[in-house]
Amino acid sequence: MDEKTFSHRDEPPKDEERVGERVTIRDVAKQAGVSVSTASKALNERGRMTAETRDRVRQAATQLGFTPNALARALVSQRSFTIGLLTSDTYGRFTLPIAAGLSAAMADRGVSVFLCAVGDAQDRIDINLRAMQEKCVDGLIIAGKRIDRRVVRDLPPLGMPVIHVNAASAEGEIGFVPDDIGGARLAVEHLIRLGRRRIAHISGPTNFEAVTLREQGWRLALDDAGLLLPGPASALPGEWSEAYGFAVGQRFFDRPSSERPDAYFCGNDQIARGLIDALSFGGVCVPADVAVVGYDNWELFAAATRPPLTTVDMCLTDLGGAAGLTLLELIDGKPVSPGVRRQPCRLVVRQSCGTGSAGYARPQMGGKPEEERQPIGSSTG
Amino acid sequence: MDEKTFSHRDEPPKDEERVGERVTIRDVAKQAGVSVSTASKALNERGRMTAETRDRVRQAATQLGFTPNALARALVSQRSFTIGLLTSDTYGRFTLPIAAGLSAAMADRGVSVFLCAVGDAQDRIDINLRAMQEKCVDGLIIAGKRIDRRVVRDLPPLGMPVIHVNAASAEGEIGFVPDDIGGARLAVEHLIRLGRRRIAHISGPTNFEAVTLREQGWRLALDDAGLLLPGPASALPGEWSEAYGFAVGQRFFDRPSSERPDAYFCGNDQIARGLIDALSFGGVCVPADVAVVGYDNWELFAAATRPPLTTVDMCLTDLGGAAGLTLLELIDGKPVSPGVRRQPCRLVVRQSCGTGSAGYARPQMGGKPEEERQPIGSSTG
DNA sequence: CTGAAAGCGCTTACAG
DNA sequence: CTGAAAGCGCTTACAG
Repeated sequence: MDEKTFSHRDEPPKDEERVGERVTIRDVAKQAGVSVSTASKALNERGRMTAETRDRVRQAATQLGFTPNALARALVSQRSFTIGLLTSDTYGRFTLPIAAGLSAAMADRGVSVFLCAVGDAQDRIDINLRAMQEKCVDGLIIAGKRIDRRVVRDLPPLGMPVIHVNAASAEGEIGFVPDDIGGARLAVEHLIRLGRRRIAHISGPTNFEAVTLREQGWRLALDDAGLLLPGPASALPGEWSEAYGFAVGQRFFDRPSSERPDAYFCGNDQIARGLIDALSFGGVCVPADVAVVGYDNWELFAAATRPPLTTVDMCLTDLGGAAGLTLLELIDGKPVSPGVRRQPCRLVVRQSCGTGSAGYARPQMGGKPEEERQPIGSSTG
Repeated sequence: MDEKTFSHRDEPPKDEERVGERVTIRDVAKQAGVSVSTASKALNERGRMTAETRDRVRQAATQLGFTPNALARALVSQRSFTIGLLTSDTYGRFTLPIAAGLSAAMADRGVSVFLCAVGDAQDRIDINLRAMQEKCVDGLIIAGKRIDRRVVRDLPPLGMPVIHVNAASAEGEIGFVPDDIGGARLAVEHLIRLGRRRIAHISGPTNFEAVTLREQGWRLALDDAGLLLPGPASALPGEWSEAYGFAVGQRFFDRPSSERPDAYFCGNDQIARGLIDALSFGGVCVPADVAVVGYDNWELFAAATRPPLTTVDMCLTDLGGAAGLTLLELIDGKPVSPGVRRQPCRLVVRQSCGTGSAGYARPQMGGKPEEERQPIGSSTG
């Protein structure tokens, strides 16, 4: 089990150096011939000392394979370098990108993150909240599935900074959510740039704030371009499903040709897919006849659509990272103003809008770069 | 920020009880009028003492809102009640169910789990492995995307128990993976029970062990029923994509009617979906003419398929929970034999196989063939 | 039954 | 520049 180097191991092991036991700073100090406090300072770049001494300690540490005990350090420094991620999304559509971004940003700074998948059960929430307190996390990220719902209804005073991500936050709290208005604008402006003029919008249920915001973005972009059609009828809120997109696509043919949209901005990728299926089935060519933009950049849908879907990516990974960084500032006592931050989305251009004349293509257009092209959904292996 | 109760707060706060500071066991002891060691024992149900004393301590603890400091406890008990989850799957298809199951099972036992999303970058792996050691986790779960790939190629001696989940493990290690052979049998036996006789198999690339195993299960089930067709041609390995399923579905019509399968067992849900689309598009009715079973129970696909897909669920949540429990045993020093455990899958019956004669129907099964006879696009959801 | 002491592995003033 | 001492918040033998 142990494959420690055999060099420098001539003397019989003293009690502090018992084989299999973890090597502590005492071992390092002894090996380097200094006191424990000096060893500590040397290892932590603190205080002044001879370069020679510092080096000797460092050498001893690597030689012995010293790993500092973060628990002990946390106990004295009152800082555990851990944070908690409490998420209600056990399915993972939103949480995993957020968690991955958070985890990566934190790992670089020596901070580890506890995952608490609580779903919606209040007792799970309580248990995990308590665990986080016992474990002395420095702060907490609370992540949800909807920007208009709180994950924890009555958050008790935790005595630590908290940031809400992709979820609702109350007055005085700090929240990070995707900028839905901006994301929608990205999509619609892209369509306009490509020469589309009759741009319809299909989306999910209106009781989602995201639906309202994306519709606003759509409207604003159209208005800016002087393309806003009269009447509210052109926005079609419905369901988040493929079936709904399909149904709308079928209704496309009920309208006289002159009234048919030449583009659709969809509230999510599933709707876009259903829509494209219906249009294609009806003999309409996407993107030649009708352009389609989705929302979410859910690879699985976006890449499987024929043609591959141009769609808005909410950059949830960045969102997680940004939230984590701000949490760190809070932990460091830096002043951070409350309120919700709407983080920018980005448009991923594939082929469902054609190229038009804008020359908007990116190198990776029509697909993600190789590295990201994983065997998604490849059921295990 | 602090909303401590105001009762029992008459005396001016002593230095150990400064407002805003966390209350420690010393505070509890003082409040209860006992020593710290007695307080500790009372709170931990250890040693013998008057019920009266124990109660007094407990009361003081709740009154003061005492939360034990797990860091301090870990330092002395050499047990942190934390484990690490290192996962290469940043997309989340497999990790999140596993993580959720693990997290839930551990939370019930006071164990918290660190999430380390490392992707495939070796430096991320190293950083996170080191962080887990510094944080003194009691054990590590390493989760992957494929049962035939190691997540960490050369795992250094960590000095802590490790369990591999949904990933390859080496001789002498412990692994938890879904039972692919069993899962396949579940699917095929279901089809047989429903009266299907010519059951084809479509799956992903043959360099996936999962593909090989599922094919084995398919073959075994057929053989048991005396339905094994001669020649290896009836297994069609290809890609994990919808496009591949669609392509196979199209080839269905190239064969003479007498040679056409009356059922397909698909290696994943995406293939199944593509297949169903192609069959429906060609006028074949699913399940009346051809039954289809998928694999993964990826809700998004399984529920969106027309008709909703009967599919194999790998029970990844259970897998995560089971792995965690075994890790706990390892941590407790209990003997656990090495090797890989293949955990059972379960069949989720929806409507893509019809009811047949086996009386296997559930209330929502058995849609009218007419309703199900829909063009390709209707396979939205 | 209860408490004083030592110690988990570190860091941090404070002396020398 | 270096080290002895105290202490972070707890638990665990060991005395009383």
